[in-house]
Amino acid sequence: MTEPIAVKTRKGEQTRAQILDTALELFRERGFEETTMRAIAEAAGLSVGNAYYYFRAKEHLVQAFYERSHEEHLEACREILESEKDFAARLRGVMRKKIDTAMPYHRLSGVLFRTAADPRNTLNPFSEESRPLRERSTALFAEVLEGSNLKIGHKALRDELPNLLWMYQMGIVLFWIHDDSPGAVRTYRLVDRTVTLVVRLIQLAKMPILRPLTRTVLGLMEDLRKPAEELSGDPED
Amino acid sequence: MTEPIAVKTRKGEQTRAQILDTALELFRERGFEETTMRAIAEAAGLSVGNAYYYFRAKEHLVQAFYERSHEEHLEACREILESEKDFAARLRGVMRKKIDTAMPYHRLSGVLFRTAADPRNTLNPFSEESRPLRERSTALFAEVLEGSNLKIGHKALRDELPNLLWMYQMGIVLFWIHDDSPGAVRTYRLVDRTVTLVVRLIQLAKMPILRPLTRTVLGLMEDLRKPAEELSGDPED
DNA sequence: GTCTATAACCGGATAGAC
DNA sequence: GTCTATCCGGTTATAGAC
Repeated sequence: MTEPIAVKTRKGEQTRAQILDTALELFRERGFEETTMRAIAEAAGLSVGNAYYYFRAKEHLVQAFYERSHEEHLEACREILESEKDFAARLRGVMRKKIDTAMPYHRLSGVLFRTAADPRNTLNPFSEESRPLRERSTALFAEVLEGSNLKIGHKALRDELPNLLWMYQMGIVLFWIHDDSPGAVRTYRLVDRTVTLVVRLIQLAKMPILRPLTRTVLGLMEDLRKPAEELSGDPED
Repeated sequence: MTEPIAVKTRKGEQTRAQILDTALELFRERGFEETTMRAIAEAAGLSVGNAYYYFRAKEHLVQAFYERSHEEHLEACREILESEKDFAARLRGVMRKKIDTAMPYHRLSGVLFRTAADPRNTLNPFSEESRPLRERSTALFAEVLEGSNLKIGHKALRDELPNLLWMYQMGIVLFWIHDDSPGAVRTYRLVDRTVTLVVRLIQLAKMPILRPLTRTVLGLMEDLRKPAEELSGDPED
């Protein structure tokens, strides 16, 4: 937040940040739909056309917020990732921090997920355009794994696990968005319960009875990531 | 389609159907975003204001389509539900029919899911407004179970299973929406693979090692259905 | 070439007359 | 039930300013 990844401090970088700050403030106060681009522009002290020079569309403001939010999450996780070695504790800590940092934007976060299911929306989290952020988010889970005491023999599973954990996080966030309980206690409770389960599932994945399930899940993940053109013909597996 | 559930053939029922038919045709030809309400009204031979008299918003046309689509699905399932007794075969048949009947509306279906994650949108599939349709859809899965040879000792699981299967269907449809493979072969393949898994999972659910998982999943489903006010204080389980 | 502003467009939605 | 006229807000065209 204080230092963007690429510090292109051309003149306009400040203007850009100014617009984003103003927008987020208004979004948080009034909600996304209720905040007009005209209002954002006015509050930021510039014209609508100018706002559109920096953000191609209103929803791109949400995308930018999402990136910033990820940086905040990273920062909040640093301490636990440096000190804690137990996998379950690391995962639990990272997931709780996700909710902690996103909490001020509970309502706004719903907007993000609205686009998640639309395959033709370039802001959907599985799209090419979202790839950079998605990969950075996934890298966080790779770090949760790598710095932990957890050892996984199954190579395919080990490689896929960061992606699976990212999807797990998406599921939790989706639950949280629908969660109206005070302080989101239900979500925190869910995190605690499911982290234990995830750990147990990883350990169970190597058992013979669950091998077909493991195989299918891994194959499914591969399918999801593969562009349509690369569809292999094998109907088995 | 030929006979709606409640045949309120008041004067306007035909107009309503006329609008819906026209809209679906245009949606299929050009897509949802590309079809304007003005175009729908003109093609249906009436005014925009009149169209809004029957459908509160453009998205409600999609909701109406979804209801119709469910009726079609029911109809397509009748035969298999009457003849087949094996649970896996029933489930597989019902799932495949879902894709079969929805296929002409592949692009349009994406719009539906766009609202799925927005808790404040009354069209989201978990909302009160969607309850009637959701319950009818869930009832179909109850029928898949009841008419089958599958016996489940675990009462809580048995009661919850129709809801779980409905969510399973949602997952498959979400996959299908993103599936660009020719003829959606990938989705059909996924259905075949996962139906087997679902059956296996149901059988595994009673095993001691998986009991905590079963409990958590059932608890989660209960939580999801419960309104926020009814949140019980017990942090355990 | 980077930025900013104004005016207009377009389409979803509503008000209110008939 | 149906229409016309209008609103409203996201978005764009375009013309200039630095």
